[in-house]
Amino acid sequence: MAINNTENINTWLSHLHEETKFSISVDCVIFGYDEAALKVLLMDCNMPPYEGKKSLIGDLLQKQETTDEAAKRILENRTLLTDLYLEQVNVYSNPFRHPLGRVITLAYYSLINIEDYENQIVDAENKQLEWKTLATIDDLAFDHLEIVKDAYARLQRTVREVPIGFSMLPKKFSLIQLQNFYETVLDIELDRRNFRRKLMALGLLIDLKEFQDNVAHRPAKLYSFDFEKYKQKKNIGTLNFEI
Amino acid sequence: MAINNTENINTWLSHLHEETKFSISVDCVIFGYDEAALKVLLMDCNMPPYEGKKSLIGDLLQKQETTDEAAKRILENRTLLTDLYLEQVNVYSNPFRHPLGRVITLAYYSLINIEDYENQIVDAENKQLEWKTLATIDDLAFDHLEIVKDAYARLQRTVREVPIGFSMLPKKFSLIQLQNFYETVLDIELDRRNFRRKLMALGLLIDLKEFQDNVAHRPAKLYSFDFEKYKQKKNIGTLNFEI
DNA sequence: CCAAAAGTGTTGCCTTTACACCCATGT
DNA sequence: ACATGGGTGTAAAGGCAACACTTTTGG
Repeated sequence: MAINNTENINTWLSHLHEETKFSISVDCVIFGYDEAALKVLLMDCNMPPYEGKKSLIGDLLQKQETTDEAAKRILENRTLLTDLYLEQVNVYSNPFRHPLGRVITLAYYSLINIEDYENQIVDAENKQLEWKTLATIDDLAFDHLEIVKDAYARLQRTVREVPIGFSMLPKKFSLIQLQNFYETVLDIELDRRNFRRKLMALGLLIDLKEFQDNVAHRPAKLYSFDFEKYKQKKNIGTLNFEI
Repeated sequence: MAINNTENINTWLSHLHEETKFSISVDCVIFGYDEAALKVLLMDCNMPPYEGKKSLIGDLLQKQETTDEAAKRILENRTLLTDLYLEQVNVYSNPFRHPLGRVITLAYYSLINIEDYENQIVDAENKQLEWKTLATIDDLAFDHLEIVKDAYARLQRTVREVPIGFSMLPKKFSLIQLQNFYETVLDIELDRRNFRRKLMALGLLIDLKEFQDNVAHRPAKLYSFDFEKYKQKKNIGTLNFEI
C-alpha cells in the first residue's frame, strides 16, 4: 500500500470541479425558555415525504456569505431579533438526508428570550412558526430530530461553563427563576440554599433593589447579570463560572 | 419589517440551484504525542501564495461520501492507520479563505500514536509529511493556523472528560508517562502523588505486572487502559472520568 | 556509592451536600 | 388568618492541594 500523493485541495489542485460542489444549508435550533419549559422554535414542513411534520428553521447558504452570516440572516428574518447568541453544532452530510438531492447542512443553535420574540412578532404574519417544548419533540422532518438532540447536548454542556443562559431569561430575574432555569435545562434538581450561595459567591449578579410586584406571596428580589464584570474577570483569568 | 416566508430549504424549495453549490473540503488536524511534545502532522503546501508553508492534510469531499467518511479516507491514505479517533471541530467558510475560489472546509481532529505511525510509514514515500511540535507552529497556509488553534482548544476540553488520550500513548505506559502526557496537552503541572491517587481511584488502569527495562533508575510499573470496563461504567452511569 | 527517576501517606482547607424554619405579601 | 412561595445558616463529609523521604536500578 502506498501513500496517496495525487492532487489535493491543500497543495496542488489547479481548479475546482463542478461535480464535487454541493448545496449547503444552515439550520438553526432556536431555544427559548418561558418559566415552564425549554422550547424550540419550529416551522411546518410541507415537503414530501415530510408533509405535516415540523422542521428546523434553515436556508441555503448564499454565494458570498459565511455560514455565521447565513445563520444570522435566517435568525433575523424569522425572529426579527438581532445580536443573538449563536454556536455551531455539527455538520450532517448523509447523502440521502434531503429529498431534493444532496444537501449538506451545518447546524447552529441559538438562544432567545421568548418575551422579546413575542414582542417583535405580534403583528407579523407568522402562522408557520411554533414554540414546541423540547421534551415533547419526538419526530421532525429530515434528520432534524438528531440535530435537535445534538444541539441540546451542546447547550447542556455549555450552559454550565459559560453564562449564556441569561440570553434566555428576562433582564431582571429572581434567583428562583434562575434556579428553575438551570433545573429545566440541565434536567436536575438543585438545592435552593446551596444554589443561592454559589451564585452570590460568583459576584456577578447585580442586586437591583427591586422586587416582584403583585404576587400573592413574599416578593422575590430581582437581579441582573453583570456582563461587564464577567468580561473583566474572564480576561484576568479570575473566573470559574461553573454551575 | 415582515417575516420572510419565501422559498426555503426546509419547506417548499422545489430544486437546488447550481449557483449556490460549493466545493467542500475536509481538513484533518492530526495530533500525535511522543514523550516530549504534542505534535501535529503537516504537509508542504506549494499553492500560491502559500508556497513554502505547511498545511493541514485535507481533501475535497467526494460525491457520495459523508464528511466522516472523507475524514477517514484522508487519514487512512496519509497515515495507513485505521480506526482512528475522529471528532468534528468547526466549519470555516470565509469566501476568500482559499486561493482557488470558494472552498468551505470542515475541520476534524484526530489522535494517533506516533509509534504506530512510524511503523506503518517507514518504507513509504512520505517526504511531504512532517510532525511539527504544536508550540512551534505559528504560520500555516490558508486559515489553517486558526483551525489548529480551535482543534487544540477542543482537544484540551475533551481530553479531561473522555479517555481519548490513550489513543496517543503506547498500549503499555507508566503512570509518569501518563502524567507527562496530561501535563503537556493541558499545559499545566500536576502533583505526582495526587495524580496517581486519582488515576488509581478511577479503577480503569490494568496493572500489567510488567516493568520498564534497561533504564538507569528504578523501572516504572506498566499499565494499560481498561476500555472494556470504561464502557461498562459509562453505560451504567457510574463513571466520572475527570482529570 | 552515586545519579536518576519511581514510588509512597498525611494533613489542612475548601467545597459540596444535606437539612428545617421563619418571612413578606395578597386574598 | 391562611396560603403561597421567598429567604436564610450550620454541620458533616468528601475532595483537593500541599508537601519530603525512601526505593530501585544502571553505571
